[in-house]
Amino acid sequence: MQNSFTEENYLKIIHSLSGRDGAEVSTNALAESTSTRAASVTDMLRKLADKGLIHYKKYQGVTLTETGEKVAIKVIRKHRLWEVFLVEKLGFGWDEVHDIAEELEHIPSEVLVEKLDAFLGHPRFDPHGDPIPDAKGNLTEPDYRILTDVQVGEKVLMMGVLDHAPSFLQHLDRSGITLGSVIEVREINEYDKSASVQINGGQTLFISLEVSKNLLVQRR
Amino acid sequence: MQNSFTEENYLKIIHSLSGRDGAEVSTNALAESTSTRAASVTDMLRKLADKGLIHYKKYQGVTLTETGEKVAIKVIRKHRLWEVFLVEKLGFGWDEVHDIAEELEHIPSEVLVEKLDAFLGHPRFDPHGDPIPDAKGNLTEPDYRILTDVQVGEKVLMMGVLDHAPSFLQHLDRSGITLGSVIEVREINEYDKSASVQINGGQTLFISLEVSKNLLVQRR
DNA sequence: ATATATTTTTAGACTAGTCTAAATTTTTTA
DNA sequence: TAAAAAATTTAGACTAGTCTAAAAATATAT
Ligand SMILES: [Mn+2]
Ligand SMILES: [Mn+2]
Ligand SMILES: [Mn+2]
Ligand SMILES: [Mn+2]
Repeated sequence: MQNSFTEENYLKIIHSLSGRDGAEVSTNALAESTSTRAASVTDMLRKLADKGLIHYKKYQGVTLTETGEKVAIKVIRKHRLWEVFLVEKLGFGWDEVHDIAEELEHIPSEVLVEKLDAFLGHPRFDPHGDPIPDAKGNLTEPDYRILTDVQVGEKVLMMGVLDHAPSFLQHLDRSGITLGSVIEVREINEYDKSASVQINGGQTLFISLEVSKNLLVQRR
Repeated sequence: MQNSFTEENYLKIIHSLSGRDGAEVSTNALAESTSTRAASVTDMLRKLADKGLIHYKKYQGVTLTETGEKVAIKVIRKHRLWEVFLVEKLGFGWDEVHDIAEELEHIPSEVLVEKLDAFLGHPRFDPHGDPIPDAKGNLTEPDYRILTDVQVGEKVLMMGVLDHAPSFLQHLDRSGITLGSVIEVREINEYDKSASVQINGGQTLFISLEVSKNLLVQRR
């Protein structure tokens, strides 16, 4: 039996809200993320449970079954590969690709995914720094730090973002921060935790806590 | 208002069944092409008429309105561009791309289509020799001849196919006939209209009337 | 021109996915 | 630990797209 667009979206969202510890996801959280009402979520949860894709006990929240996890990871693989295609081959900005990939991720055909993967040169990360699951369904999340955890004086590499909103990505573009940028934390203001950082040894700029909280970095 | 996958498929099929003279299309013909029942077609026709996409009078068949035609041509443009992508960039065979393109053609985003078109180098024809409508919606069908109309002794260029079925395309592959092949008609058998043809000045082979009827050719 | 056959539409029903309003369960708070 | 608040589920309804069976319209053949 094939899964519908809607079912795939639910599975992907459950995967993401569940986090790496596979925590229970609440009905309301899903309603929020799917932009539907809680009642609709409950209906869908019953359906996904019947199909063996989630563990669901009324009032207790849900987690993915092994099968559900597999499906979710396949969709994530497709989403991220298409994003790479859109940015690397078609010249889209990293702030423009999410919604399109949200549709492309549901195109069936295993062959298509594997040919696309090969065409792109088997990329390991998508344009936002998120890891791309391999063909077998292995997804290893690198454990990056958040910029707020970096000490004054440290130099780190910008590796990814937590917020994928176009407005945030465009803000980074305007600040000259991209994947791979070297960020040196020069000063942290006690009052509002805003930081003064130097990018690639060049320009120094101030970034708010809001921005710091959404930047994933790594020791160089 | 956005059109659904289903609506887009109907419009595309009406366009194709309507032919270049824009003839009326019957309910039964649509039921056949959409693999649904006539009753379902009637329901959809009422909906498309309400949206101003088709001219529909009960029992009289349908034709596309100007708006409907525009939508249909956009879908066809996307379908054919994606087919070029699948064959030229991903290495699919021309017999493998139809079903995938049938899904990809419904991905929205004007920008995507135009960037894809540019990436592919603004191709004029798809892998089956069908013309690709331009960005403005102009679709000019070249007037090819069918191989059955070619006289003995004539040399023609293979330009396209009428049947897009994988089995037919694979048959052509096995016969060594591809777009651009030079076909010289050597002999036509009176009894069954099968033909003896020479491909690219090399091998001579026999092709049935069934095959000849589905080959589009052009004077060299 | 009338009877028969074919095509098309209508009537009523079903599934997927969604909604609102009401009922129920769980959690929090006093 | 009982009352209040919050979260979740149930009940009943709606739309898109489909179906079968029956009715109506059109076309074909005596
Ligand atoms: Mn999606
Ligand atoms: Mn991404
Ligand atoms: Mn389609
Ligand atoms: Mn084609």
